[in-house]
Amino acid sequence: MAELTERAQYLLKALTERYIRDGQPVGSRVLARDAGLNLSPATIRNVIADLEELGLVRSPHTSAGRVPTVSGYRVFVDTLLSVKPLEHSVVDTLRKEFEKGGDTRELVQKASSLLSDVTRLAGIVTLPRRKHEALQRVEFLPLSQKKVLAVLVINDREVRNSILHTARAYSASELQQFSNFLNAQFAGKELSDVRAKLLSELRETRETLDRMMAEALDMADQVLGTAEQGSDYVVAGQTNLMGFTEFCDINRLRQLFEAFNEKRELLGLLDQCVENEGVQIFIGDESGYQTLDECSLVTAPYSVEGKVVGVLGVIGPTRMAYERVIPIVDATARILRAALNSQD
Amino acid sequence: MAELTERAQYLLKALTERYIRDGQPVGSRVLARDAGLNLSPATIRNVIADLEELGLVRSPHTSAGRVPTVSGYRVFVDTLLSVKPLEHSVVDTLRKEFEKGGDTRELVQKASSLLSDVTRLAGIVTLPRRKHEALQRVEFLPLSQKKVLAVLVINDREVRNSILHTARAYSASELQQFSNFLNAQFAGKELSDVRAKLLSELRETRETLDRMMAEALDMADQVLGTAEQGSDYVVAGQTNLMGFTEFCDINRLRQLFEAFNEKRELLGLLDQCVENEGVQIFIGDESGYQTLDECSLVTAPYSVEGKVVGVLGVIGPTRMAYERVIPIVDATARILRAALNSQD
DNA sequence: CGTTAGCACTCGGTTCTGCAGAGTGCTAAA
DNA sequence: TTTAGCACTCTGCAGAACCGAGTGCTAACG
Repeated sequence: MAELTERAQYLLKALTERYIRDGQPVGSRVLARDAGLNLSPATIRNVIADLEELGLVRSPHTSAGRVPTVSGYRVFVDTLLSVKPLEHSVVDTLRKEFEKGGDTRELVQKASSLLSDVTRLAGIVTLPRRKHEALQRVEFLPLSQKKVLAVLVINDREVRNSILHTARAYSASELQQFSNFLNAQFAGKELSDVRAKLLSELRETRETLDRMMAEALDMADQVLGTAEQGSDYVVAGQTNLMGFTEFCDINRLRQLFEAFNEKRELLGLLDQCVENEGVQIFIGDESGYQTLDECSLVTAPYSVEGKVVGVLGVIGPTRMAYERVIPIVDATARILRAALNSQD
Repeated sequence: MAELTERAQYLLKALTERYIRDGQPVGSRVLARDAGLNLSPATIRNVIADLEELGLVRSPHTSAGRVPTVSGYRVFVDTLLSVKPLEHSVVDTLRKEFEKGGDTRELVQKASSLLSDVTRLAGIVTLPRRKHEALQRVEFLPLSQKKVLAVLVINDREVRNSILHTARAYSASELQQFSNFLNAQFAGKELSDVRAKLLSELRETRETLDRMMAEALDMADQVLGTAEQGSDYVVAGQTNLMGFTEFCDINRLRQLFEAFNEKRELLGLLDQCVENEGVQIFIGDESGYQTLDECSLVTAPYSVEGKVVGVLGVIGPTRMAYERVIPIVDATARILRAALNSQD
């Protein structure tokens, strides 16, 4: 691949930019006029023929212009792209929106819809998920007869609550004792460790017949059962995709939308991006998923307390304005990180 | 309208059913064969001409069959429809799903996706909202430096929590005192009343310079600010709508999907259904909203503790199998109500 | 040797035509 | 009141003709 002449590179770039701009196959004549090289269409044709041989462009049918292939886009993105600096106005809009604050879920939702608004594509943001979840404390509150509200505080900032249906009614002071006992035992420990320890304690305690402790442990076990949360993401602006001619086939569009709902496939893909730092791009079938055939995915991971906890990005047609989308995704990741970290 | 002959009614019914079945304009010949009346196509044409004069059917173009108009559907639904009894298997599926339980939001989500799965249309369910929200209790837990977790229990079953950023750090026992104080004052009162009372107390207390009480009230005020929740709904199975030929125009489809996201319009419409008890149907432009032009909406309210708190329903093309959808919506409303009420 | 002009060729898209099929409205007869 | 018959209208499809855009190749040019 490296043996592309400078001229060939330049023309590939011009062709791709042109195609991204107006979605029509690009012919030698427009390219001759457009590119500013003082060359005749015939000369251009020769160069383009080389590019075609290398598999970087192809023509949709015998006598149409050329269109970049996936490898063509790859080369374009990796070596030819001149990333646009972000307009200040955009950064400001993003910042301002995030300054209003909100809880984690709200922030993620906001990030997603901002991404989609600014890029006019579909935004996607995974909920933050940490490998290490330290239980900070548990609290039980009586709700009504045989119903107890359990509140779990995790990692200082996350709160999960669940309602337990108990075998008998408990008084407020009983529940207070439970909380105290459990907090003394488990506060600060890893959630997964807590679970394991719980089981062994439970067995042991049952033997000593300390009914109250056993009940407390039982309750804690129930809570943890509901607290383990799977990974998930938030999509916004799906409808933006409906404007693109490449999705005029309603069935393809339907498949795509169903993939958004399914979540499994996309989660797998997004998980791959956690590893990598910085903006990462999947073009067309590079993702390996049939459904994303004509799509590209531009992602960036975001972190809390120095550790990557999630990924955000944008999904659109392969023919998207990468030089604009890339810095936006990058900036949003940074701003979301800032917003999540300043939640103290 | 009432002066429709029995024959005319019968033919309108047959025509509508046929059209619902296969989406093609229905001609006099098929109708003659299909309806089982021993009449020639010519006779049928005469009757159909009357129906057209009354505005109950129309032909999309000069020499096509006929299609029901909105008024035609109305008459069909109101007076001609023979509602299918629900298959037991469907009811069982619904019941089983709901038996697994979950919190309010999960149940609503489940109802929505069940509706869409069973009807193969889009399901929509509003989150329950009560006019009267009684504060059962407040609890404050220290989270970290200057961060306090507030937990509000409302109406025995609903829990909302929010994180407060405070001016100084509070100890657990201080917060406990706050809770006790506030619970003693306000438990069992209406949320809106609490807010009003809070303000007057705040003023009064500042005068007596009881700093602690003032701080407690201040905190409560912050919590209530975030606790008022607007009405909202959950949609599922939007992609089901993409199969229908009436939505082949991608722009119309887009408008529809955007209306789902906007929420404002649809909420207005759904609110109207709260008043009415039992299944209610909006056909085509009866809703008054341009976006729902080719759509019908079948809804039923659901209640908790004897009071209507939300609406659920199904959105699809006007050409939907009403006789199947209506009992499904009805049953789902009953089952959701049962599930929500048994949450004790 | 790189570049260019010229030319034949290919293919998609549009427009026009003709034709078959479906359905109607009207009239006159049973 | 019902029916048969007939002329008429409109859609959808297939085929033909045509235009325009673009290519590949070859031969000439500097």
